[in-house]
Amino acid sequence: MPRTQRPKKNTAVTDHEVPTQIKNPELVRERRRHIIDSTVKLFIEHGYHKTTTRMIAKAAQFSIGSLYEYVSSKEDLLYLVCKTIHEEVQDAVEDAVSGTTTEQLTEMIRRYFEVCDKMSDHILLMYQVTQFLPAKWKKRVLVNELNITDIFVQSLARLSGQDNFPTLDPETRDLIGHDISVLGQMWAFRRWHFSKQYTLEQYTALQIDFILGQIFQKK
Amino acid sequence: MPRTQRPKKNTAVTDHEVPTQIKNPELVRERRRHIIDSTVKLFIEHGYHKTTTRMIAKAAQFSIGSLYEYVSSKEDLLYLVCKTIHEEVQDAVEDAVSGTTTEQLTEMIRRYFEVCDKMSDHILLMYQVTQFLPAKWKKRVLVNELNITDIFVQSLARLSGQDNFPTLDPETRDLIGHDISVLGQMWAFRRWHFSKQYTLEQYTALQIDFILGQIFQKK
DNA sequence: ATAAAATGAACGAGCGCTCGGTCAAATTTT
DNA sequence: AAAATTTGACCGAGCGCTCGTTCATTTTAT
Repeated sequence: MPRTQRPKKNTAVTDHEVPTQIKNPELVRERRRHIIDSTVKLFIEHGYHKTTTRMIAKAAQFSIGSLYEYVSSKEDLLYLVCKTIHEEVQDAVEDAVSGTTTEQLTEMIRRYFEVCDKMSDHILLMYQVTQFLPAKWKKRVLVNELNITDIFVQSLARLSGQDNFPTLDPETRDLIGHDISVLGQMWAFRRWHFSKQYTLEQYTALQIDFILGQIFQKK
Repeated sequence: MPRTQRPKKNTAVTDHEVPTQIKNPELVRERRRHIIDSTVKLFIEHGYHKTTTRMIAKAAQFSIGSLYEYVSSKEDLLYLVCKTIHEEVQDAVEDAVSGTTTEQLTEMIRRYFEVCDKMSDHILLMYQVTQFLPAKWKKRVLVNELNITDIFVQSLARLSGQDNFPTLDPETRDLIGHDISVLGQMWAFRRWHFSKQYTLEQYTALQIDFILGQIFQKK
């Protein structure tokens, strides 16, 4: 990174889970975002192991030395990448949660499937890469995964028993939540095969049918 | 491998995709099976990258040199591992395919889910590891994955329109096949969470309900 | 005696990461 | 306001080490 004016100090909250040598927290946030962006691209293209720290530094226009001022290991970086991806998915789905009608459930699923489509590479990456995280962070990533599923589960809980929506016991809500989660990811994994037969919209419509079938057969 | 009697020559068919220095094909088959067994265990425990060829040699009781007589690279070995796992899953499911009644479809699903449970670690491994295969073999592994799905699709095709079984168009059969496939694997991926709430049997029963719902709502 | 198979020391490319040092900007002193 | 000092982001050669692979040699089988 070319030497730039040092930005004014600022009280921006920095990710304290991952240590850094740099004092200015604003700078850390900004540069890390940049580093993570570059890293995601490289990880998707080459995988975690074939991506060297030098490649990352180069792509982000840093010297390796500087890179290690912002991040204390390659594993740290991996964790930041995973976290960022999850946040992205979560945000995209979460702001589609609002209503308590069946239409809004299907809208949410539609949104989620769209995200799975747009972020196919990222979802694949997550599956491939979680294993390389140190135990402590692996756990956290798995919890994040559950949180996303939980958005659906919560939504089902809110709908359950309302209007003409069947009453679902917690276990069933949980299962359906996971089914939604995984059927979305399935599109990411097998898009290369599905897209021969369906568009994303058709796929989504069919799976929504099935999920609603699952719900309403319980009546 | 400790020096042992060399088995008599034999016309056993050897995997010619993966080259070897050893002349005796019988010996190759036998030793490779042994190497693969050891390797699978190590890959599951440590992952592909943290498992060194030396560890593999040691576990299989070979010298590092001998290992390379039977296998020409670590990647080769990985391919053999993937292939073996797929064969195992396929065999287990395939011999449950015979009938043309709904009961036999559910029996097949039950069998498949059982395999997914028993082979959870293997299924996880496959997902993590496919990426490291050279392109040529990656493709072959993906095709194998489709073949397993296809067992279900074929079975649905046979049932379609029979007795009180609804007529399903090819696209729907394909989709349901994939759903079965993936919902089984989901148990492998999220067993650590599900098993708090369900036994495998309960999980299976619920998902079979779901899948049959999917089928019969089409009537 | 000859071929086949087994051996393991040696190789060297490549990796993550460190650390002594540089220099522009900010701060303090005069 | 000019000079002196301090700060901290930035740099990159190089260290220490790992790991997949090779091959000259030895051992075993025919």
